[in-house]
Amino acid sequence: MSTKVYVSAQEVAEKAGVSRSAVSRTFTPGASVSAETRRRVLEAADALGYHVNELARGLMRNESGIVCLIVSDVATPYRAALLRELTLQLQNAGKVAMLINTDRSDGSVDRALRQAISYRADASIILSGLPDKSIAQLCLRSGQRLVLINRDDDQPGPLRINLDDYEAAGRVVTAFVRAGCRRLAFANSEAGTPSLMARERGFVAAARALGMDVTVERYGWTGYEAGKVLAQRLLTRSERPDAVFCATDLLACGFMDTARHQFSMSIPNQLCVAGFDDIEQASWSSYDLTTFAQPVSTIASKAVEWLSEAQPEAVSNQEQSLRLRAELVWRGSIRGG
Amino acid sequence: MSTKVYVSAQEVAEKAGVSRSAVSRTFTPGASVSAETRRRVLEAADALGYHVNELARGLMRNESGIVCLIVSDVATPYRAALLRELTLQLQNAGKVAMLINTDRSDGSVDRALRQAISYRADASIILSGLPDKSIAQLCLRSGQRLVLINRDDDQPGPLRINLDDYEAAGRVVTAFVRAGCRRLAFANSEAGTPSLMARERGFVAAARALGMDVTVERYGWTGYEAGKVLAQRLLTRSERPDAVFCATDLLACGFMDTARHQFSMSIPNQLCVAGFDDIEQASWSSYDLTTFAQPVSTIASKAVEWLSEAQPEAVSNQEQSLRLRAELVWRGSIRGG
DNA sequence: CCCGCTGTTGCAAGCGTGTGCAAATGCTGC
DNA sequence: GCAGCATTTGCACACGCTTGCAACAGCGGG
Repeated sequence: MSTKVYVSAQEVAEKAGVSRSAVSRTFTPGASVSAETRRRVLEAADALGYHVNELARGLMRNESGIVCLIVSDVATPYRAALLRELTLQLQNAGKVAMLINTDRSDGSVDRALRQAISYRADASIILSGLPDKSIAQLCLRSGQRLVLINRDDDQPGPLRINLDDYEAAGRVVTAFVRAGCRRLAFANSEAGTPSLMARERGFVAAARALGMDVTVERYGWTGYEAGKVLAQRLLTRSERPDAVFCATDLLACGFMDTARHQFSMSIPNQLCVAGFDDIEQASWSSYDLTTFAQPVSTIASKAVEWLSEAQPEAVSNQEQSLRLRAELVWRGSIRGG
Repeated sequence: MSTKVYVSAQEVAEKAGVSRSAVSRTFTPGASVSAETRRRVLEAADALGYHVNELARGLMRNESGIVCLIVSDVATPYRAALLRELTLQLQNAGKVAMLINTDRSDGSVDRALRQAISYRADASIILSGLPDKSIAQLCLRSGQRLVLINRDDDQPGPLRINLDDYEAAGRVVTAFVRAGCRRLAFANSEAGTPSLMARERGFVAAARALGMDVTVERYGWTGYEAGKVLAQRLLTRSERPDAVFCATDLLACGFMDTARHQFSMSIPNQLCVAGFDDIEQASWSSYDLTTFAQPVSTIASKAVEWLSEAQPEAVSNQEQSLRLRAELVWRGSIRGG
């Protein structure tokens, strides 16, 4: 049981009776090799179990084919779905995803980026963490492409992909009003993410425009538990809201559960609820939640597409900001769909 | 806006007034450098923004620090949780995770492994796909360590981490019987994964041992939708079961939802339900599902620990199979906890 | 004063690949 | 048969790093 080491291009060349360059060219798309040489090389390579050493290749080309995904809350439904789509599409584009988890807050985003740089990643896609300016700078200065998803940031250079959170929130107000709701509430977390805040502002503004006031409550961190607490708070008020827009589907799930089980309210009869993200659970019959769909697939494809374009210096002339529309998915948590 | 290229050890050496080797040694733990040299190198490196090129380092050392995670169904709650834990612990051990998604079935596991090999990954952790023998062989022959999670395979070499699915299923029978249930059913998918099948066999065997029969139904692929269909089938039978063990929490969620909303059954009064995995949704108050917890954290730490041990040739002498206990988490979906 | 020892340092040889350049080869047209 | 050209091939260098080896400095003991 000898630990068979990796086989190098040199060995393949010897076996095939050609030069090492021929081997290299065989595995380099667009290089000049005769059909015959190619055949012999491929045959020898297969027999020996040869695989191009991407490390060495990356060293030469100064581009590794690696794309870093910098992400927190991987286990969260929305993030997981986005991650799935991104990895799939990156793979399809011949790139490979390096996953960096920033859940532990010990300055790990920083260490993560540094890691990414050490592996000479061609690009980083950030779907988490505060868009720390210095970090992004570091990234760009190293010649990396950078994509920020749902992280507003005013720097030029990176591609920013965002949704129309503000406008979407307005559309929910319309839906609530059409359902005959009068006492609107917005349930948010304290995370303060730009997209969360945009939803809040959009919701409040649209309500005001119709002459309605909205109760805003914020608590904790964007998850199911926070939704429960928010329901606690909002439903024990003197004037119960009859419509709640939750900044996130997870919040909405927690909210609905306590509204039903603890306050025995009926949805959508006594309370209309809307969420955001369209996570899988939103479609489960226990929730049947009307919500906004994140166009994960489009987000991913836009990002990968942008990364694949060879545009070394066409950086700041074109608009690097993408604004996608969040489509409302009608389900049963608002009356009269 | 000049595209600042990466800075090399050479430049750092010049700036610090030392040789390139000194720089290299400064960043190599355990190498012999004087405190003074070290200080000057670090200073210069910091000023220039130097980062060791892991590609080149990996080329020399013949180990890249990369660990491949080969996974399907990333967006699934259990998988996402495991993924989270693995990336976190790998990072902690100074390794970096390369994520390979095998959702698309176009022989992508094969391509994935090949990818892993091309990047000279030190190890691969497989939590998906059929444990294709030739693939695993390929992996091992290239000197990679291999970890299989919940994928039984009888090859020596890889570390196999499994749960006591068979015995756990037996414990659920006891719980059902104690709750006074008499008509047991098992809801499974058609995926036929070893662990799923072990749960089924264990459940049936334990019931038989108590002189009870169990209705087994299998449908589709392990998800929420399949759970709904399984409920359809099992609850329209002439003799409705009064206890169902679902092979997976996701199945259980789908099952409970149609049992309640479509058959207006009350859980746990008319129907006891148990699941497996303890995904986050199991604890949501709409489900409050009694289930088995996957010890994700332990699984991850065992895997990472094993990978970090320097055991080049102590391969087949010790038992490479780990069997962890799935702990039953009592919630409200079984009477009389 | 010299010997041997310990701790640092620099040199240079690799690691496995891509690629520019020049040589070689094959082919066409006269 | 030979010039002219297009295509293929091999040589050799570069990429950024690690590490064995030898040189060297410092230092205490005899």
